[in-house]
Amino acid sequence: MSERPSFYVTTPIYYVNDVPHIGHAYTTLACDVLARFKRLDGYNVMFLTGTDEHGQKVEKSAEAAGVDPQAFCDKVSARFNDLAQAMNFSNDQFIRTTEPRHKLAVQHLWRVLEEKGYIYADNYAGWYSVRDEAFYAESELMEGEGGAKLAPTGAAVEWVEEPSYFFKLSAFEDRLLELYDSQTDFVMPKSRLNEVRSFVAGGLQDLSISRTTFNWGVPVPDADGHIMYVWIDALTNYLTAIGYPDEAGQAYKDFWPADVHMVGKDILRFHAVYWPAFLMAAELPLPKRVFAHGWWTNEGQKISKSLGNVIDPFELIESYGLDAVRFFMLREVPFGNDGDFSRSAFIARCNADLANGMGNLSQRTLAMIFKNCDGSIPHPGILSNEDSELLNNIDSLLDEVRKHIDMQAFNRAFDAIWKQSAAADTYISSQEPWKLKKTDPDRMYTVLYVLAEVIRQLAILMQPIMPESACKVLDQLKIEDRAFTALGATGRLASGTVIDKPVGVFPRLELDAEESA
RNA sequence: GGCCGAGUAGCUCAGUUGGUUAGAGCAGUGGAAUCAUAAUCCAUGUGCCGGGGGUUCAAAUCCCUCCUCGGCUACCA
Repeated sequence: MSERPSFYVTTPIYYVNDVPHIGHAYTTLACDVLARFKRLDGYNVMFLTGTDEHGQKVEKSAEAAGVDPQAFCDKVSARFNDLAQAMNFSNDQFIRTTEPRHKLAVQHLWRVLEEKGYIYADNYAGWYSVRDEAFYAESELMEGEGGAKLAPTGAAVEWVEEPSYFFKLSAFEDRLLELYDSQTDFVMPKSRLNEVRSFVAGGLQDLSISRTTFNWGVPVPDADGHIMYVWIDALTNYLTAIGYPDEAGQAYKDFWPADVHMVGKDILRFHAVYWPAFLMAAELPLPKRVFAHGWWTNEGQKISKSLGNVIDPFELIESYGLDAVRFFMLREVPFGNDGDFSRSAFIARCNADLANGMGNLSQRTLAMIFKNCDGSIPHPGILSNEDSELLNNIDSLLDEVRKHIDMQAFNRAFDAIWKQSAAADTYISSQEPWKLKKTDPDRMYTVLYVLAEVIRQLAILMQPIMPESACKVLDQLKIEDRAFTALGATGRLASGTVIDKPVGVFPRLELDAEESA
């Protein structure tokens, strides 16, 4: 039955000790656009996001809050779910690592790795800072007074040892290098692949994958007191969600290996080194791509809690409207680069591309149709060269957009779409339909038909990035078939369809008085 | 320190394997138009393509060197 090709895209699972911020929204948004695009393009899509809920920090936060860890997780995880709602994300699943199915999957994977001989018991030793709750490498340490060892943060460190299970990461050095060399788009952007490659080429140590110092996590099978440490627990969520360990199940067969793991650059290594090594060890297929995107700055400044300039996505949506926020984040910056979030850039971009561009194009066209064509889509006459050229360009737009989307080059994809919007404005100027009203109404009908058809296709293509706004435009045109199969000449707009009085879809944004002051 | 990458118009960036007068968007300036959310269209850039040197008939594009900025350099998601 499932003849359709599949597409599996994931966000990282977000750590519940954190509050949702623009970074989370950004990562998931990119995945949402991919997922929506692929669905419209005929794919059977699985889009996964969720929360990572284990670990010492969560255990302590819960304790500090006076609640049990599960209750704490329930509460905080819900905030990420709220974000997904607020951002209109179309995730098919929201996974939580505290779910029973996840425990099952991770423990199964552990056993497989153990059976294959890639897990062994030893002692984990290192410089630990109680204050930072973190281990530091010898090379990271600073000299304090009297030669005392200090963490880079200035905190005191002590040498601690504890029993731990290890994963034989070192055994995968060559195979990982082979992977990077043979599949050069395994990690994107390219510069990140270089970083990952040089990291691995520098030599790999085995990985500590269990702890005995806390309880809030998945127990290691048959090893009292050992709790799985973050890597193996968190990364495995990508398998859990599609039914692992049931490798014969439909979801697993349809969706593994994943097409894209979207990650922030901070967690690239775990996805581009540890994760493929785990999978190699378990003899499971590797994901096709790990994409590491960049960070946002706020008005040119690095974002940090201590600076207090964290950007709250809920507030953004409140101030500017959801679709404008979605559009700006993926249109403004080449995906993979860092970008700056400034109010002036936001307003400039949205006014230029949305209000003045796509919005005005749609409004002026539909208003002319509404007023001059008895409120219905006019019948086109014989097409002129200009008509055909515009239509041909719009008919072939999907191919170009798809090419960029498949490379996660969102800004280029939207650039291509908006170029056609601009071409339509140019076309209006050259055709001057308002003059044709008196001189040659038939020709005016043709011009307006061509424009409405262009808008139809632009709106269909806009759906992944601005679902609500695109929907409004398509509603105004009374379009029912909105999949990509309706693009091109086969789905031409039906003449005679009665439309309503058009209403603007993209409002102009104004600088607040207080801000311009 | 080592490795990697980047420095191109006021701003954000494109520039495929070296090849006609180096491009786009935004901003600016001048003009046109008036269907439309005062939106749109047209015209307009003497940019040492970071500096210097080299290879070549030919370099933003290759090599060397210097300067500046950024990233990575293992267990803080």
